[in-house]
Amino acid sequence: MSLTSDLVRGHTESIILARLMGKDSYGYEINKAVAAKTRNQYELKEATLYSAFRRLEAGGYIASYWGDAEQGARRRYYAITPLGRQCFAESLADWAQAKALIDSLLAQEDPQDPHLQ
Amino acid sequence: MSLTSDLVRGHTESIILARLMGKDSYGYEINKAVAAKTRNQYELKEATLYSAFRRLEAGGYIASYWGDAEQGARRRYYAITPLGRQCFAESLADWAQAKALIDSLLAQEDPQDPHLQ
DNA sequence: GCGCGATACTTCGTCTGTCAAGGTATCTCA
DNA sequence: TGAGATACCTTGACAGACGAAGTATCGCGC
Repeated sequence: MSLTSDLVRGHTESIILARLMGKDSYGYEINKAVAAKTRNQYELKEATLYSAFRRLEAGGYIASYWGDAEQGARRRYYAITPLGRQCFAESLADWAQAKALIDSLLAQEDPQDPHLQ
Repeated sequence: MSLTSDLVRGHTESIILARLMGKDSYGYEINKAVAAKTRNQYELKEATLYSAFRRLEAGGYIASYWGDAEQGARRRYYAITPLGRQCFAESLADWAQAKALIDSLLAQEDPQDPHLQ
């Protein structure tokens, strides 16, 4: 919806891992949760979501299993692995660092002495 | 150098515009300024920089002219245009929004009532 | 009983930004 | 003479995002 898609690029995997920290979930639900959490300011596109799932599973960060839905559309649930939890923690740290970097790079303070040390 | 490159992806143009808000500059200088400002935690790659310049100029956000260096390597200076200033202002707003979105999406607060309003 | 919308997953092909690698040219200093 | 800094540019490949299209089931209204 918003123009923000470009800026959220690269965070897809972390966002998914964040959703899986609390409980196992599945694509459609994560998709809706993200939209709801951002009040429809942002939404994952399906193709983006599912390709991220594939990457995360290939890397051992999440594991999948079919829900036992004998009625309704079948759901593929994902669970975060210990490796995934570790990766998520690192992602949070990376994000904090990136945030600070970008903030400082977008600041247009005067060119004089930045007197950093 | 750092792992942050993925996360800064998409901000290249804004970073360049920020550098040009204060004064005209040229590729090599912007590159060094970015590295210095982040204490070498992040640096623009040359190819990335110059392709961003091309895009920004094509879009009318910056204008270029050759420095009058009769000695030394010639420099192509870039100046931000009014359109570029406007675009930069919007970028700052977008970044603030994206930052808030990502922060909220990476938070793994309990699933109960988010009691947003 | 039929169509429609919601749920739910998947694949294909394209686009865009990044970047490794390589190239050109000038100046300074040893 | 040549190494290193300054300064710019191009090519080709890659990875992530995503539009579009397809499959399948369920519940509801008519």
